[in-house]
Amino acid sequence: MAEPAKSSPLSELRIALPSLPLRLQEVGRFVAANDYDATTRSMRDLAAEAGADPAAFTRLAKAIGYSGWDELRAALTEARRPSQTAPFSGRTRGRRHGPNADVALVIDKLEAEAAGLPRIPAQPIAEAARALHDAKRIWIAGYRSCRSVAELLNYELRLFRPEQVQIVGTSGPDDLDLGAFRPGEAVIVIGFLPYTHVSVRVAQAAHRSGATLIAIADSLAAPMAEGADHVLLFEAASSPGFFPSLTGAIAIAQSLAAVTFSLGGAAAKTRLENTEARLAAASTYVSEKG
Amino acid sequence: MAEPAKSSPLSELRIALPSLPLRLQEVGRFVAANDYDATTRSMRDLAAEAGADPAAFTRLAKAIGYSGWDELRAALTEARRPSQTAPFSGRTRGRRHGPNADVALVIDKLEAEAAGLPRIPAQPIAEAARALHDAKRIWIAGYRSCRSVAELLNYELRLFRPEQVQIVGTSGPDDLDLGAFRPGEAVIVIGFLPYTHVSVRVAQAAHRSGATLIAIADSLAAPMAEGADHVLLFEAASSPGFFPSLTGAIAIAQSLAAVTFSLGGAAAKTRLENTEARLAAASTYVSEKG
DNA sequence: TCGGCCATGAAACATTTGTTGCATGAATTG
DNA sequence: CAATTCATGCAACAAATGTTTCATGGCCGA
Repeated sequence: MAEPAKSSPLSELRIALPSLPLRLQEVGRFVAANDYDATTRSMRDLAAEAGADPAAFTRLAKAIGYSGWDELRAALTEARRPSQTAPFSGRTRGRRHGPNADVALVIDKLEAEAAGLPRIPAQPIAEAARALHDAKRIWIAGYRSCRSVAELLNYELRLFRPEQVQIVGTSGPDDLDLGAFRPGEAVIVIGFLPYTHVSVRVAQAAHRSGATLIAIADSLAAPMAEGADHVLLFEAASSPGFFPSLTGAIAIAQSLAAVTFSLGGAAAKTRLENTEARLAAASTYVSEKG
Repeated sequence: MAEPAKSSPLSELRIALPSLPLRLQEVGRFVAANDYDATTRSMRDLAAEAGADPAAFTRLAKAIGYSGWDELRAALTEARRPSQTAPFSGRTRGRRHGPNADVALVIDKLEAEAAGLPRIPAQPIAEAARALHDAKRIWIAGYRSCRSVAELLNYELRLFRPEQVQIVGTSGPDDLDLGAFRPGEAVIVIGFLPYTHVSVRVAQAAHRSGATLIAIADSLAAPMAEGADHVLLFEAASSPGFFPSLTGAIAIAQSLAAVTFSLGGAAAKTRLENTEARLAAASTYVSEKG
């Protein structure tokens, strides 16, 4: 087996975990989940809380290559030390080559996208949410990379409005749905440059049908924004790299869902709880265990 | 003696400092300057580094109102504990009414998510990208809300590696794919609390098969992170609202794709251009015009 | 200068720490 | 089915921990 990145003791732990005895896995998971306590409290203390034998901690440390718990703890402590001001200030290194160039690219990208988020206008989102709240039915359209945004929106909205939300084109050819738009319904179209033909057609159909059109786009001049009742803008090109950024669109989608849920009040809450209960009953999720 | 603002043990220390004996002031300043070491290392250890007597630490603690060094240390430890629940201001704002409440919710959410992005560790992303670059084949798995992240990643990677990238379970039952993982391939699993059973099963299958496992998750303790060669962390709960935030996961996915593309060099560039040319020829996109 | 006070360091204290040897019982192998 | 390995909890161990006591030495007021 190749030697993977040995960046932190926690990653060593994680890697070795599956091949460990049952009990050691248990305490290993506990350590991973409570690494702050692991650095500050005593082994016996942790053992009591984890419901395990103190010796298990020593054995765990040895099993992943340390001389004992003390050494593991020391490693965890160093990994957590705050003075690190960012373990590697990739930015100051400039555009050098080697592995640092990649790291610098990532840092630049993340910072640029973070800077873009607060620039998103909030008011239109709140207004669009109200429109969604009032809509009898909600259609969502997004193609190519925007499909992921569309599906996230679809997923979150369906958690509390299961029967009224639907992605365009999932139950037949797109054109079938385009004819189904009605006044009183809402159609969300997501897109940015270059714009796909389909998304523009959806937007036009929505506008003609008299449905409320909500466009999530990178520009007011985007073709799907024409005639839209609400336009939610984000910056797709704001970050370095080779693909336009979808982070802003995702943030908008999530805010939109959150506010719409909030407007739904107790009824939405009840429906969300029902959905979650159903998922839990189908044992979709791994049961929580500390 | 009047009881001063007991906001944090460090401020108590600072306030009491001037009225302390000379030596205790010295020790007190040392503790204030090295509070991280104070919580993690032993009293004698600190004394040696500070060039002071171990007893001075006990006396300092008692001088500022604690029963002993142990209690002071416990207070420092708690003060330093990473915020277990997101420190978002929105919660305290309660349910304000009027249209402004919704706008405030959106603003809070966007700001919180923006704050979370720079906290994403960049190094692991760069390392994971290299693993993707070396992989003969790339599988991607994400369920429920994480499906959108999986599909975005799938889409972007396929722009320049069309034949080697594939979402788990799209061409038949999941189990068929689980048996197809091979060493030299990479499997990306995306998930956060609550974790779906399927995603965990995919991760385990990947690990067992000897393929490189890359987990995009909200915690090192996430079940799909066990045995993973690379874990890319984001904060799912960092923002107010009712659903966990996917913004971080999307940002990671995009950075991952960007760096992988960058590693691909000229070959990747050529393939991307081919793909774009093909899409343009099929007139997928609306032609640019002023 | 003397006498009391207190800060200070060194050493002894009881406790708690991480560790290890051992016995038990389950799982695996021949 | 027997032999063996191995995981696991318990208990005893030595080392290290935080605390306390005590002797020392400097400081200030009488």
